[in-house]
Amino acid sequence: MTVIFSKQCEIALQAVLFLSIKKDKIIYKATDISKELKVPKEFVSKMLQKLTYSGIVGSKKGKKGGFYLAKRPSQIKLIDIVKAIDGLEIFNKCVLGFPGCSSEEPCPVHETWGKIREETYEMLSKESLEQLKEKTVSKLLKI
Amino acid sequence: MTVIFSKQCEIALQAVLFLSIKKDKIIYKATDISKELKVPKEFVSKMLQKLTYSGIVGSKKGKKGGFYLAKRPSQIKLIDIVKAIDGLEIFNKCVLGFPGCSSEEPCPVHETWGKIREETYEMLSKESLEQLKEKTVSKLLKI
DNA sequence: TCTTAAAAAGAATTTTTTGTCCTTTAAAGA
DNA sequence: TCTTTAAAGGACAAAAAATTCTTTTTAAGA
Repeated sequence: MTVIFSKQCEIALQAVLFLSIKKDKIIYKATDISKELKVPKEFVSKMLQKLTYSGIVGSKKGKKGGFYLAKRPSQIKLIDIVKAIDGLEIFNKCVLGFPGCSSEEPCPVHETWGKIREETYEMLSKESLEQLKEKTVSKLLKI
Repeated sequence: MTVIFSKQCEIALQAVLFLSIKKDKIIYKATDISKELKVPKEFVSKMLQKLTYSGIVGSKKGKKGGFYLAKRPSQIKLIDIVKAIDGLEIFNKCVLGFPGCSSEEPCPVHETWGKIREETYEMLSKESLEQLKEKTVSKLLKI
């Protein structure tokens, strides 16, 4: 089981972080990214394709083709990737799964979860890839 | 998609909350609980069976049989149900899915998520069903 | 004791998610 | 122009999760 994001979303986030620590618009092919992330090439490219529709990454076909960030790292937030892959549904649903959970008819942890949810949203939307860069490098240094 | 718990875990949590607002050791059959929670009887009873192995609920077969809390509401925390159904894995895994994420080799949101994770754990372990009772009643009043 | 009602157990099915493969399209460069 | 390489896209396979069905066991009470 994953923590909160789907496996697909995790891979998408990892792939974008990978691209964010590289120089602007340098192209990486799916094979290279997949090796680094240790997941199947097809899976990575599927995710990067989805992010291409969303305009977050760009792609180039053919020899010397691959993927690159379509925007500046300062213009991309992790929440953009989450939005593109999993959607923002999790930020609107009851953590205990109760239908119709709201401030009028709250579940027992409604308020507490509301705060945690906001912190989570903030974690994903406060800093851009640019600002996360240092922290990312320390994780993905090896390449 | 669910927020953080599996569907099974959500149902288990809801079922236990249902039982917690009733009088001690009063028996409810799966059918009644399933009607209230608006999910199939078989699904509810599967979950309650799992919680029976864990000693959180008790069960009685045959006519007038059903399920009841095996401990006092003051002795049960939501985290116990999560532990029994989904396990505590989510409290030990990288939210971005990076393998080997740790304070030595942190992902870009490692620290922030660490705090959020703790708050989440606390939300589930601080108050007992006894203490949550009021809040639960306001949600599950109708019965 | 017999009938009925309910959980327990496990098998079977369906749905969703994840992962693979194959064909098409596009670009680079010889 | 031809060959090679890579993404795009679709179809499919495998695995996991959710849901349903069937049978067995147990207890209540007539």
